[in-house]
Amino acid sequence: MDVRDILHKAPLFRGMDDDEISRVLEHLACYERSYAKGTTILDAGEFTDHFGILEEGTLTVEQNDFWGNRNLMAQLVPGLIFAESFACSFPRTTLAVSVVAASDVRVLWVDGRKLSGRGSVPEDVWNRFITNFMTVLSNKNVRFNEKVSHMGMRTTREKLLSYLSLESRKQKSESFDIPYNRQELADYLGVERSAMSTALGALKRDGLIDFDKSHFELKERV
Amino acid sequence: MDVRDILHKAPLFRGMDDDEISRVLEHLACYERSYAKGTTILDAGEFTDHFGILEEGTLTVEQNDFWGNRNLMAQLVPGLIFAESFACSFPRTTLAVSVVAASDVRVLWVDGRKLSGRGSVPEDVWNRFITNFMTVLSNKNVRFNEKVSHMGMRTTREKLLSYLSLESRKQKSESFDIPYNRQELADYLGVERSAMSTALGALKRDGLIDFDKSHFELKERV
DNA sequence: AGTTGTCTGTTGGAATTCCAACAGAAGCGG
DNA sequence: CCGCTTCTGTTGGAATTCCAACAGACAACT
Repeated sequence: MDVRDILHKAPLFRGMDDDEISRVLEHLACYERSYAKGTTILDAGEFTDHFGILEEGTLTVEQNDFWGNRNLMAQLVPGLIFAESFACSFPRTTLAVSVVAASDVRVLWVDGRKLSGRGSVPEDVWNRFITNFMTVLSNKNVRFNEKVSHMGMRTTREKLLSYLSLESRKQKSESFDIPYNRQELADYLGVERSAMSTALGALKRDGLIDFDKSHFELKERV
Repeated sequence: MDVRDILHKAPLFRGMDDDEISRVLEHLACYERSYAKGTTILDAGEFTDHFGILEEGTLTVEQNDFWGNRNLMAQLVPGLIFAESFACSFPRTTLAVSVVAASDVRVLWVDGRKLSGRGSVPEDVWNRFITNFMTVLSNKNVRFNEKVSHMGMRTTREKLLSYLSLESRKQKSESFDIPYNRQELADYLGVERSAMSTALGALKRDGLIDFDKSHFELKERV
């Protein structure tokens, strides 16, 4: 897919045409870089002034502790941005997460310090862009709220129900696909994969849900 | 304390003088309201177009599930803002958290939709304000990262070590006070208070930490 | 068809957490 | 000083989770 199309559909450039996007990108001093699958693009503990826009491929944002446990924070598809919170925080904080290429990827890097002034970008265009940027940050916060909400549940069963019912509400259907495989879902919820598998089986046996692979259905209580 | 002093020191108005702050507030169409201790100021599930600036008192941001488990998201002191992520998200999301007055409080409410244009506010002043706003959003994201990081640890013991070592690093000292009592810390980490108490005792017995009330010390391994 | 790797579900014992209840300490107001 | 409340640590049994290991299903590749 063309870069233009990607950016045009990206939340960061919502409501902006190609010309306006170019004006903004020009001001932000961007450069592109490609990475091979498996590369750690940003590593926890580093500082970064730049944030990235994913143009092609898939990225995962994750925390890995000393013992190899992974905490999956997000999965990114083209058009989404990453590391912007760390690039814009004050006082500057080191990255708490690592960003890993889940496939071959191409990233557009943006200097976060350029966000504080519009340079020669027309004011209405810049306003639009900055508003979008704030929306992106806000949405990310909302998603964190959700994750924390699930993780805060006491048992694996409750965590699953919390996640599945929200996902159902979001997709406006009791029948839906989730974007994770089992291991990823377990990492996202902060539980053991095998224990989660057991809990899923129990939920199915109890008639609360049904599922096959990544497709789930919430069942009416009768 | 005077409102001016509060706002002047608030992260949202960093680097701005009283006159500039007034110009911005005027544009944002704000109004003040007071609430008695214990009041639920915003309730999970509602929509909100406005976000709040805490002028006086203390607020807690929390999630409460059906069974009465509390998930403590944040504690606010004067000058900090809340609900801004929900007011700025798109598509608009219902509040995932409740905001509760931990003491008698006074809140300045701001219309989030006014953030998308500067009106008659001078451009440099507005730039400053918007940049500050983005910084606040970013910092909040970073804090979420931290919380998720702790909650993602497998055992209560690891959650405590994760939290305490970060707190120590932040305060740049192995001897420091934490802003929570036991119940609050347990809610923040998403564990049982009594189990946490036991884990704290074990950590002390093992010589890894020492503590008294809310004062903690991390001990050198010898 | 065979091989390999990935994904998912199952199992059993060890380890941990939850839960409810209780007790001591500290602070506060009368 | 007493009564009351809040905070913290302790305890024990029930419930849950972790962990490691294994087996079946499936897809991709040779």
